[in-house]
Amino acid sequence: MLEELDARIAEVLAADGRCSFTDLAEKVGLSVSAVHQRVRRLEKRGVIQRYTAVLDHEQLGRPLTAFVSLTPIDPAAPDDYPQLLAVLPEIESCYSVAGVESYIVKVRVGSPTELEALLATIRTTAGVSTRTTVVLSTPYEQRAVPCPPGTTGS
Amino acid sequence: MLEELDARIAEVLAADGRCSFTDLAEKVGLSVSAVHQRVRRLEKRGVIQRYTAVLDHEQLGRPLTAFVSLTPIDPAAPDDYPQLLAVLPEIESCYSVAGVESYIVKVRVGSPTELEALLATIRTTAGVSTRTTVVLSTPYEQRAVPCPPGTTGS
DNA sequence: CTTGAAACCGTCCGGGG
DNA sequence: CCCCGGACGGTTTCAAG
Repeated sequence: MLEELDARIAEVLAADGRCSFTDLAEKVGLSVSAVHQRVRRLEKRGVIQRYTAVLDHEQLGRPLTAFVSLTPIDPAAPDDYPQLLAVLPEIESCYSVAGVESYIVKVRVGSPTELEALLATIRTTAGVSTRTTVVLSTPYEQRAVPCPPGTTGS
Repeated sequence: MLEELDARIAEVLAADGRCSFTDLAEKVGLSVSAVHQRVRRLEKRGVIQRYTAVLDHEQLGRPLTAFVSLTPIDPAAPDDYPQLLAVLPEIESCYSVAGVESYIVKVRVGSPTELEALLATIRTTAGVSTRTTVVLSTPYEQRAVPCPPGTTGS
């Protein structure tokens, strides 16, 4: 069970990953040392997994985003698809899902041509059929989800 | 056109959002002040949009992730769906997509019951029908995408 | 891009509730 | 157990060349 205070700390760091301990301390109403300990503990427990910069991929040579749903062709094949696909840098996220398809991966590429090539690579390396949904625009993404009060898990 | 050096900086900060300027400087082979200027410029240009802590949502009271595809019921309705849905904190990302459906939103909730309630809210507030794909596990997510050499956009 | 200097911050103590 | 305050060394930040 996480304390309300830890949830607050996680929330602040989700909103500003580079927030100093000094700022963080006064935002949550603790001393610098106290938040320092708590943040380290949250990192150790894996509640805070890592820190990252959110980038504008359009300006970084990958303006085209798509969701690709994967269906294994051989029903008896081993399901190490995530590992097989992890070598492809264009694949940003990989989800195992319930539904018609088995996996959904999110990809970022530079052009339709690159997408075509990537899909071919995915099909051959993983032995799957694909269904692709192209993203036209991203109104918002990776918003910091406020922690539900009193609902924090174990 | 971004320089190779800026792309490297963005890449390092995507991998470690709290990386100090000192570390960053030696990783990209510049002085501390030089990287400092470049980072500030990247932030100003929006290449670096924000910094965030990646959290374990399972430990934070939202163990259930799902993708919800939205189809407007009234074809003549205004498409301010993203704004309508932005008030719901469970919605983490919102994508306008090409395909059978118009939008895909990614949601995080605490339980199937909460998901059911959220779907009802989405349908009524936005006037859409929904199709939901439940995430069973997340092998990886939000990986730092290496910048393609020499392909960096304008 | 570099230097340099001042303000700020991360980190590690000891001590107290 | 958790919290505070102090102190040191490293870091951020800015102006000027």
